[in-house]
Amino acid sequence: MAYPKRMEISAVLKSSNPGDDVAVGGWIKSLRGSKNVSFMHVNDGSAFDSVQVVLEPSLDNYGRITSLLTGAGVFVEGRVRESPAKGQRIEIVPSRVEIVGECDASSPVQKSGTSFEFLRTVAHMRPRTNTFGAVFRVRSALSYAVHSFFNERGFVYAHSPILTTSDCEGAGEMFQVTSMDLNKLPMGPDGGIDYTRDFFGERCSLTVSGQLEAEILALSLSKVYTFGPTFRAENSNTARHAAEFWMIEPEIAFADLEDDIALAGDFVKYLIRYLFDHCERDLRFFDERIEKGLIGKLGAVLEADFAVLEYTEAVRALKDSGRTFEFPVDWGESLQTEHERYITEQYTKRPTFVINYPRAIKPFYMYCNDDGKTVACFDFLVPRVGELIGGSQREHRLEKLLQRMRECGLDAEKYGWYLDLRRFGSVPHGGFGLGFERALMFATGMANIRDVCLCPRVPGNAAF
RNA sequence: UCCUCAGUAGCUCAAUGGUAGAGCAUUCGGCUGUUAACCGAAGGGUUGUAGGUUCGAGUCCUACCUGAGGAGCCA
Repeated sequence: MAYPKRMEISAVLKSSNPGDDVAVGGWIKSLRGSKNVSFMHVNDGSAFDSVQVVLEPSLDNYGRITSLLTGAGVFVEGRVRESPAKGQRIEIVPSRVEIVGECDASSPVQKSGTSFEFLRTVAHMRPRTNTFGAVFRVRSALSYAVHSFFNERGFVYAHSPILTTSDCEGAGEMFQVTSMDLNKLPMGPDGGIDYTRDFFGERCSLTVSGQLEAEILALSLSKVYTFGPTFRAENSNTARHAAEFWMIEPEIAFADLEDDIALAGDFVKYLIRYLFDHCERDLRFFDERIEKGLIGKLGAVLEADFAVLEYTEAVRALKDSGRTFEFPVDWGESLQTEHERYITEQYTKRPTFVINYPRAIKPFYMYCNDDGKTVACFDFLVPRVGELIGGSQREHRLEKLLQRMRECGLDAEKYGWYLDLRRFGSVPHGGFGLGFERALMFATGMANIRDVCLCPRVPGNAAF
């Protein structure tokens, strides 16, 4: 063990008392010197706050230590004492400061004044900053909360495949995966590429959704969820889209739309509650510096009865609003971003489930309602982030599903196993998909998805 | 992919078509406890790239590159 006595700074700040001997390792956040005393703030990422190390000239190597720059890695052994100045409960008076890794002035991370845009160009150094340290701690906590929620409710965690040959899941452009030599592609008799000579013997892509596979397990283990990476090759250039992101997709059997919505609502509240209980300091930072009023916003979601609004009602409300929208509102058309914003920000003024959309604008697998016009689905809309969750009851009736597949121009031959789930012991079931990064944006107030991913993948950029 | 905006010192930003500046950072000096410390000084530039207009371009025009915001697609 390289540094056997090392403690996490979070533990020192929380529970060390004056007189305790401690050892910490971390990176210098700031170093201020005067003639007779200098102050070094050291952060190891275990907590938002740094520990203050008080350097006095009697210390060995005082000159070298005080000439270190922001970003240097140090190991500090010393004694805790009560801090006489405001700003921190305790501080460390070191008996020894080891310079572990020096850092020169060309380091892109400095004390202040760097933009998120610039930090994206140095994504490998970003987590040293207050903001990104907090982002990745909260990301981890939120991820754990997802598993905790489902585990407490008896859900089975399913690992849906990342490589898939399902060629039409209706969720966007796919990244193709091949082991063929792109300079010497085998051609078939019809002039096209001969995928029977590819690794899997057919065309293969990265998954755009684990839902269809989650249905396999839901129709045997009843309550399941997936939580894994998802890939979309859409040329989307927005603050809310990434080519690689993580998605959570629960799937429950013996359930209808109402059960699905109840689950989604409980889930959102659980996640917020978890962050309140475990990430108080980081959330306070986001509230102060990233999105004013964030904690109030999250608290309101925690307390709120979510609105549930029929699509038909939403269209009527938009038409009756007296407002002119850039895109016309009409029954049968998709709700545009401007419409969704009006609904959550003006009409219901809270997070809202919009349910029962026209079947013509929704995928084939959604349950057809008795009215013959709509499907049993919902979009969960929140102010600012937009659509956070999309879900539906699935069509579990074989004949209806086959009819929908014909309407959508899908080849039933390619969905043999999916149809088998309807042939053998089919029961009502449903689920939803939640974009993990979108939830994280909502929870932290970070406005750009690139700033909640360690190494964001967007069109034209996979640099890290 | 479409629309709009932006690109000047390591970073954050100024600069009527007329000698490229400031703050932070860095270096040096000062300061008895700092909290984005403070005070003084110094170093630091092919103004994104390539053309064009002009006596003269950071500034105007064209193309391209990069980034951002919005839209579409969606999570």
